Amino acid sequence: MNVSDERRQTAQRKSGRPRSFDREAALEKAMLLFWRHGYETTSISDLTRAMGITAPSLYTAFGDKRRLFLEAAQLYAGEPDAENAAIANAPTAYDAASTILHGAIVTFTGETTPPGCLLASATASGSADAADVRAIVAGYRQQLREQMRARLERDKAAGMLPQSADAAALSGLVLTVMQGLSVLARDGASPEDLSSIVDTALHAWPTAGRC
Amino acid sequence: MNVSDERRQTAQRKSGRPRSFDREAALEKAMLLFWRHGYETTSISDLTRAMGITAPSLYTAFGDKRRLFLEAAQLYAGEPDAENAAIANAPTAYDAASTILHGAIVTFTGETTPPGCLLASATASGSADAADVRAIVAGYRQQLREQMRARLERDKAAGMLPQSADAAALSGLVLTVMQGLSVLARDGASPEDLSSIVDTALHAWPTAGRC
DNA sequence: TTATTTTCGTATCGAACGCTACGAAATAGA
DNA sequence: TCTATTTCGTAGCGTTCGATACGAAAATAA
Repeated sequence: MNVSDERRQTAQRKSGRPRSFDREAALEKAMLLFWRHGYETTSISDLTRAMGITAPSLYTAFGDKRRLFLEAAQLYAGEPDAENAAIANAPTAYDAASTILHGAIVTFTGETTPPGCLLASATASGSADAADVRAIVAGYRQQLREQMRARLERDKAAGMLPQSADAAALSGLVLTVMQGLSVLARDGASPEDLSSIVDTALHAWPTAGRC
Repeated sequence: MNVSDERRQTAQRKSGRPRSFDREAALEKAMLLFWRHGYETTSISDLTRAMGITAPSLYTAFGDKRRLFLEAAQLYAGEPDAENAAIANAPTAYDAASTILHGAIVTFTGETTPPGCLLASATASGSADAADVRAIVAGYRQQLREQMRARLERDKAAGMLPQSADAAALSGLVLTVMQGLSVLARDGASPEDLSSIVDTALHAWPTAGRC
């Protein structure tokens, strides 16, 4: 919906004074600020300062703070089809989980981006009137877990995993570890530390008859 | 230090108008509010309303918002010695990890308390001037991990774990899963769901020669 | 050119923020 | 009783919050 909103905004423009700033660049600045400081603890004046625009420009271009955050979250999460394809196209569910978790470490400890996960940090706390934002963010997580669960069921049906494998628990474990990694990353853990944790966690993966 | 502060406050009192509210009960109300809404997103007026006292009473009894939160966090975390003893006195490090994680599920999904972990939720986001509060909360986590790591080293030395076991990674996994459980609990996951995730995670535990 | 449309910067709006000055009220000690 | 001490409730401090009203500026369309 945000995408179509922007399309409409950039395609429908036929007259009027042109925008004097790069909308995408400003959105990325906003995303980085939300990533570092969270949703409610990032103020409009913080945003306008970082984005290099005034408050009225922000409201004209992005609606309000809530819609700006949702658009920033979408920019952070990327095209959902991309992640889904990565899970679906991996050789095994194990490879998908390993790729996702090690990729998360890279994202969470990147030197040019804030530590941790935007989706985990931005809405962990929040007042009552931000509950809908929290719910939308939780939906991103739910979507990842469901994709992983479906992939696990597929592997079970294909005999690549024992029938005793618990797809719901394993997909939950991947999500749990990923969110936990965000906390440790924000606490300052090194990528090497986090990588050894992920490798250990993946030992919980069932194998098709090793033991 | 908070404890000694309170001792001094309650023991040194020799004259003056007596306090008209229960300090411990008010602190517990504050803790529950920080637990649910986080540190910065809980306002003084939220606190005074829930605690049933006025702002000047709050400041007289607890100092300021930061010190009130730190005291609430200490009430939440409990006596650190208790957790340390639980880890040290468990039959094995595995039992300690299992007890901690399943106990965390009970805490994170209790029906009379907010979902998730106060320490995970309260400071996941935050502005720059709350960095010291975040650092103190991170210290709670670091302490748990270090206790777990020490216990794992002890078990390795006693031959209860293979020498190949990575104590740092395993202790990190316990902490990672625990923090991840908090996120899923806040998203509304059931204790049964979380329990199956923990049981799966514990499959990553090394054994003294099963394979 | 003239009219229309959109964004621009300036200057705020009312509300909520963390926090406190101040005098009345309630206790203990002299 | 009188004084010292502490907490009480009222009222409000200065600041920041998210969000806008308004007229000038800059583009297109007629």
